[in-house]
Amino acid sequence: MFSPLRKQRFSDQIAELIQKKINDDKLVIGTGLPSELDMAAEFQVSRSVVREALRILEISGLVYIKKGPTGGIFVANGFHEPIKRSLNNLMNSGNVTFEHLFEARLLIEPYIAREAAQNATKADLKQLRNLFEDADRHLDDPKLLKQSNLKFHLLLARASGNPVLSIMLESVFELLVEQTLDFLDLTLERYFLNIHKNIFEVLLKNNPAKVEKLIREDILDVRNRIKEFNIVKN
Amino acid sequence: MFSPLRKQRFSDQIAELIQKKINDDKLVIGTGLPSELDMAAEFQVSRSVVREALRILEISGLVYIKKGPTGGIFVANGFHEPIKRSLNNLMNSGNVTFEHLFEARLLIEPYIAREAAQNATKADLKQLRNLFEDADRHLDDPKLLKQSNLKFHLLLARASGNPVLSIMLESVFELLVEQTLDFLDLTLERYFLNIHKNIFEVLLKNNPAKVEKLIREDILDVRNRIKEFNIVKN
DNA sequence: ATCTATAATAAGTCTGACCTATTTAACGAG
DNA sequence: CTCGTTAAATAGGTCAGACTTATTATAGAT
Repeated sequence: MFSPLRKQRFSDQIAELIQKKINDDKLVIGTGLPSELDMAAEFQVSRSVVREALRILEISGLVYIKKGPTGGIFVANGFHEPIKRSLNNLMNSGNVTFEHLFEARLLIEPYIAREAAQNATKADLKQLRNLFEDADRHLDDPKLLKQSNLKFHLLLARASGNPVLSIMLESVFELLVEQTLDFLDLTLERYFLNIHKNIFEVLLKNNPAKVEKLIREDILDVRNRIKEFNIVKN
Repeated sequence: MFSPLRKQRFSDQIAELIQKKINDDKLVIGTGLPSELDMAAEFQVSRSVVREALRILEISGLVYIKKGPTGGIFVANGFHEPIKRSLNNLMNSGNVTFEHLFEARLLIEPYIAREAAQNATKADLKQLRNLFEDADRHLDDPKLLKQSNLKFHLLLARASGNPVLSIMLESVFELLVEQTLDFLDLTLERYFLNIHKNIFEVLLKNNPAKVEKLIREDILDVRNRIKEFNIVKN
């Protein structure tokens, strides 16, 4: 019920201050922040404190760090990285299986696809169209096709209009991809591309229910293939 | 497609090593790890490097730190904390609203409740029973009743058998609670307690579909009350 | 004009000192 | 003998300053 209220370290407080600065000033991704030394001077703390704060912000996906001149601390937007890492930790600790991830995907993605079919903005549609045009230009490159097939799912998620569900799906999805051995098959990727194109057509025809159904079938299809070929890592 | 492959800091590597140690040795929560100084000596790096690694592990919910003698570094299990924090960051950055969180909850929790009705183990049922017995002993304490009403949802989630969905729901749920002003009303909490008891009865009668329906109604009920009284923070 | 040292920058690491919170144990008062 | 006070010990928290390393820009050489 009550919050912890323990005396915080300087590093925690400074991480919070930097984060607040990013939020309040609505700093855009890539914006440079003062260097470690400057921050230490501004906050009147030692450099080590600032560095510990930066480790916190970095692992939270809020900043990224570059060395050298033109280097420094920059605003990032890795909001979904911590979620992925946390799920990954759960897998490593043996509490989560492949099936758990697929079950989550099967719950969230069809719903999200339906929402996308209803809420997609012109910009979302354009991104999807560009994706397919790009893919058509590389029909012989299994790697690029695979990349585009993966991206289709992410773009669809973002088109849903709910960043919470979109981020959760992204985390689960990327983890599933990482946990699957990276095998390439041109025929297979073309097959998926066509399925995705078809889903896109149905989406354009304002048929959310059918989009939901098709996405569910697509996911089940992938799951069965993975099971069949046993291409799960470990 | 390809992973970053950049040369990692010592702190990153050491955070990974400690994490691997925790996983491989299946260290139980609360297990003590060597002190900062000992780790620095073992890894043959400076204390600052170890400390930065600890900030990473701490914010990831994998360890917690205590000062003084009997203090030190201990294994934690805050797998869902980073998710909550990440969603919280998204809210602070203005990209996520209260409605987004409720939408996620409305998608996940009814499904999870249905699964719980099908998969709950004896231990799960016992915990729920204990919860209600506890609540019955404090029917005049709105605070304790509220606490127990919140816990009901978390126990149900854990009974579903899918830690991925359970953790996601926990994060969303706790964030919703934190974002709602903490107002107490004895009559209201008793009302919810009875609803939860009823859901539990239906669950015991092996009626997953009805459990799903009742939970959905419960969530919608809460959402309407919150909207009505406008008790969202800010 | 292109390639190659070189200097400059900012993060990464190290050392050793000191500060502070917390717990245990010793001690003295009642 | 018990209780509360105090002191020592422990382990994390903070600091200052020096040095290392990766990266980029620039000046100089071919």
